[in-house]
Amino acid sequence: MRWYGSLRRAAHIAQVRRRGRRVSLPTLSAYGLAASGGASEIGITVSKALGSAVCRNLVRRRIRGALDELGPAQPAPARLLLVARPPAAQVPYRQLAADVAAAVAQLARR
RNA sequence: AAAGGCCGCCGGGCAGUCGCGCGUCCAGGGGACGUGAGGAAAGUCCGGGCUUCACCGGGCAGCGUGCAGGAUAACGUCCUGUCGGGGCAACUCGAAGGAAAGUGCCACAGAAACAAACCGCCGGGCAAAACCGGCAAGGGUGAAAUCGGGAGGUAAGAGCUCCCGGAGCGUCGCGGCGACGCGCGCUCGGGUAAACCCCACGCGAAGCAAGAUCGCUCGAAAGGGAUGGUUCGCCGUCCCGGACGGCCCGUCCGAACGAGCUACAUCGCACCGAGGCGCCCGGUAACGGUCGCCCCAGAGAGAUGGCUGCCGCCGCGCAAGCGGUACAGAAUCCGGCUUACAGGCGGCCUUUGCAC
RNA sequence: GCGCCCGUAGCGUAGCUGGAUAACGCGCGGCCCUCCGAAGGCUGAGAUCGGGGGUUCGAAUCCCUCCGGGCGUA
Repeated sequence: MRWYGSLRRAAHIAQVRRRGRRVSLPTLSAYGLAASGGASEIGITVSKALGSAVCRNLVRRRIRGALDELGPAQPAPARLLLVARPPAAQVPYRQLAADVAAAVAQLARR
């Protein structure tokens, strides 16, 4: 079982993007907002600027894989939005995973 | 053996670890089992299934197709042929109906671009010319100049005649279902229809965000005019109005629903189909048929995966090793077309060389 | 999904319908003018007409097919 759910509602995404704290790294931007309770919800955005559908799928799955590696030992539940930036398509997996971990950690520190 | 042609197929494998969607079963926050991208899922260039609207029929417009026969649910697709181009050949390519129905256009050059004669040639005239008549062989222009080459013929010439070749036409003959081929006869009349057009054939429109179901809200509930008859109940004719989602004719109607929300709901939609695989039969083939087996992705913005190791394949290198492993990601479903694609496999055929 | 549009000098456009000169403005280079610059005048360069194939004597234009970009709609 994953430690997070999927951030689906357009209204929630807009709220996180507008009011959430923001962290910028070379391969991705991240927005975070504390949630009242329950499990965390995370959304991943990969725009057309990253490349073809195959390429975008790979980036999205790698980000999800990196999140799985973080494990369930996460602090308070939150709503996160991870937006991949163009360099994410060129970089090896280890570097992308490091950025994902850093982004989540910085948002959690608050 | 080399070079080439055609057809079909694959397009990574194994293990570890962390995970996901759907289905079934067990089952109190989980677990077990099964299953889970492509040959192009792509581009959206065509054709259908399905759905709603229209539907009683005809015509026009519009769009598309364009050798013949066949295959198919259908097609602009496929197969087999015909004709024409390419190749020594296997084979391959072709929007391949009509220009003696009509209209338009053919720049510049050139006398002339479809109706004719500039330089010429010949005859008359004549000292020579002007001029009159005949001719279209030669020159020149051009992308293209009245079928090409040769001979006869003639004042000079001309399909005027003959031979070879080419093209078109025919109530013609033979072969073929047919396109067409061979023969005979006649004619020889520029090009362009991916210019308008003519001919033949096909097409109702929109699309799964189609549409259907449950619940709720709102709106509208239908006739009007003229005229004739009347037993004052009403009936007939004409006009206005409405429907026939391009227009017209013709037809029908004057009564019943229409719009929106819920809505990221449920169904459509994901087990049953123009379904897949295999054997056999018919057919040159596309394809069709009998029988057997199989059930085979699917949604709340979206699962089918991430990482590591080993192996395989390719390139570089003596080696250790290093680098690479294509094109590309389902969204209503099928049949095609087109485009992209590292590398590899199988079968048949052609030409040339060598050996026997 | 459906229905459309555009691609021409560095930039913005015309020419396309109906075939034969690729034109205009801004910008750029040089010269003149000025003490210098702006403005102005003269002059010059700069184009695979998005790529490929076809029709035609001839294609930016017509046809087919790819590529890139944009718009509308529910």
